[in-house]
Amino acid sequence: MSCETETVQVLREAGHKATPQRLMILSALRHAEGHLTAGEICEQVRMDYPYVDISTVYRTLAVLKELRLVSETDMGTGDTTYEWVRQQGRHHHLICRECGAVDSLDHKYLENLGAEILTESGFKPDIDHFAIFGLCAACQKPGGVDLEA
Amino acid sequence: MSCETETVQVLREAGHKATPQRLMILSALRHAEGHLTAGEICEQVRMDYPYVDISTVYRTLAVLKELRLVSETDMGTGDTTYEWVRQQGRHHHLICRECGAVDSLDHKYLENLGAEILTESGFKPDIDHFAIFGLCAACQKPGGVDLEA
DNA sequence: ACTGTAGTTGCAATCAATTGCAAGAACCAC
DNA sequence: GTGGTTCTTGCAATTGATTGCAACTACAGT
Repeated sequence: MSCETETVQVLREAGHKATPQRLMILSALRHAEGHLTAGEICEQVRMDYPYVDISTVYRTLAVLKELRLVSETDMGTGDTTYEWVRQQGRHHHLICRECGAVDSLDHKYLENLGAEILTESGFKPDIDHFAIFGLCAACQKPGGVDLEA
Repeated sequence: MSCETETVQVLREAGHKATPQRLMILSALRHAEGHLTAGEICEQVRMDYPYVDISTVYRTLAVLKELRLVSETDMGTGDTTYEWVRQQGRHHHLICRECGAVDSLDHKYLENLGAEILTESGFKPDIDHFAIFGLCAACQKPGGVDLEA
């Protein structure tokens, strides 16, 4: 629980409190590779502190999301997953709606888009973590149905 | 119920059936301006046929979404909304995470992105209807719209 | 250290969405 | 039309996520 001091600052500055539950949730997110569901985070935290309630996990995730410290992604599998937002290695996901395969997309493709929207309309988009659905290369081939309009 | 013949074709070709429930759900979506929630659609349909179940609405929406006839959007207000996808006038939404304002974004900004992704990775994205969160012009200004702490 | 206040927690209740299943309806081939 | 297959429906039960509330705790000010 030593690498969280910076995050604790961010929380306090936004008028939130650094509770043990939150630190445990933070730790779970930070040390996880990739995405976690709320349930998985809850399980993880309960190894140390069995009394956390799932609602606390959800509420904490909402706070962290608002502070842009975690991203929330619907992977199209029915669960919503959460991921710690790292400053480098920002990426997005390409999710095949046919076979479910998940690929990564470098942030650079979306950087432009963000700038364009800002110039055009004054709206400043949060382009942290997109989930883009579509058809992967394999599923576009014969056998795959092409419904494109 | 006369303007649905084309849609009925699409359903049949994909191995689905054109049931009265589905046609009513289709009609509700088509004649609605803008977005509807599953609950709203259900209400609408029940005016004509009080026995539809909400699960039927959800399942129909899933089918229509798969066929790319409707788009599903989480507007950030807690409800998922559905909208009929028209061939012209494709648009996306810019949703302010501060004040909740919703603005439209022309499709042209995303056309490029779709092409780029396809070239780069072979993945063919569905860029039908994006919901992009961020800060609107007003909320970027210090002390802009202040709905919340 | 003590105190007051504002934010937070856990519980229970609730809402939204999904799923299994048996009965029923749409569609194709004849 | 009729028959049979396959998809769909409505119900009930379940899961995932959210909310109201009273008790509690972190933290800034003293």
